[in-house]
Amino acid sequence: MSEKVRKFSRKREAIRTVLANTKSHPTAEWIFSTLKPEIPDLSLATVYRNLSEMKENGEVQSVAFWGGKERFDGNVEKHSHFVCDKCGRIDDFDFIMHDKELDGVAQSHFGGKIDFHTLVFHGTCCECVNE
Amino acid sequence: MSEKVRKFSRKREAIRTVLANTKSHPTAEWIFSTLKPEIPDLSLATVYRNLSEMKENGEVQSVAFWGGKERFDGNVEKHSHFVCDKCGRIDDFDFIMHDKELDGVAQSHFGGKIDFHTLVFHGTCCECVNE
DNA sequence: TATAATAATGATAACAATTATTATTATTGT
DNA sequence: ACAATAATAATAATTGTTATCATTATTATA
Repeated sequence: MSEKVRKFSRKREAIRTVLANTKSHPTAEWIFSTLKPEIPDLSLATVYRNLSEMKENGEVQSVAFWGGKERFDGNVEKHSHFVCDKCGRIDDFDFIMHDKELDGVAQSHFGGKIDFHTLVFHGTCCECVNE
Repeated sequence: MSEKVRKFSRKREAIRTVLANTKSHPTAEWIFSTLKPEIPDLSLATVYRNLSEMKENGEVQSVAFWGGKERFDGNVEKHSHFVCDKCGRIDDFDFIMHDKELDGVAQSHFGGKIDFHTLVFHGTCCECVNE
């Protein structure tokens, strides 16, 4: 299997530029509508396609998103989680920590109001690691 | 407008029971297929409907999920974020913190392998707070 | 216990975000 | 210029979720 050789594309460059010039953590749709006036023949699919390639390449990351499915928890206490990126399982991850403190610390650095936080560790679970 | 009076429902109870007896942070679909053999006339819509009510009631929470749209970041460095739950904006949130340490601490409590974490604060941003 | 008010439901249509398909166009090495 | 193939537009398909609506179940009260 030969490596896929990457070719230049003006549209990919434009997407890169938008990402480099915004701090708004945009959606694919937002990037699309930002570029559309300037590049009228741009397709939304191109934006999605490029973003997902760029993510694989490590040029882009996405913010606390791991695949669009909502996962529920009968335990209403705020607590941290661990996601196994191999098998997809999600476990509670409650080694005792500054979990309560954290919001206080954050609040002291911030003009708005902090309500809570989510903390999710990613990696390989015990079972997947032995394989 | 009078308060909506909640009535008993066997199916809602069943969903509660499943949630109480699992630590797997299930999806709506998983809850549905778990209950389906036992309650053959259960509908997937009922599961979704009840879960979202229970979430409003604070009986259930969902794990690090805030609405299904992927948000991209051209900055590939791992860093924390703040989400305004009023206006939806997402900002970087990088007051200096044990961000690097954190994975190390987590690793020391864990048999698997920690790769990284996501830390997302929720609340009301400066602008929305003044209204 | 019958009844009336209305909450809960199943089935399914609608929807929104994303991914796959395919014929065409653009880039690049020769 | 040409051949190989990467990138694309347009759009169909897929997936997860929510809305609709006619029917059924629960509950308060007569």
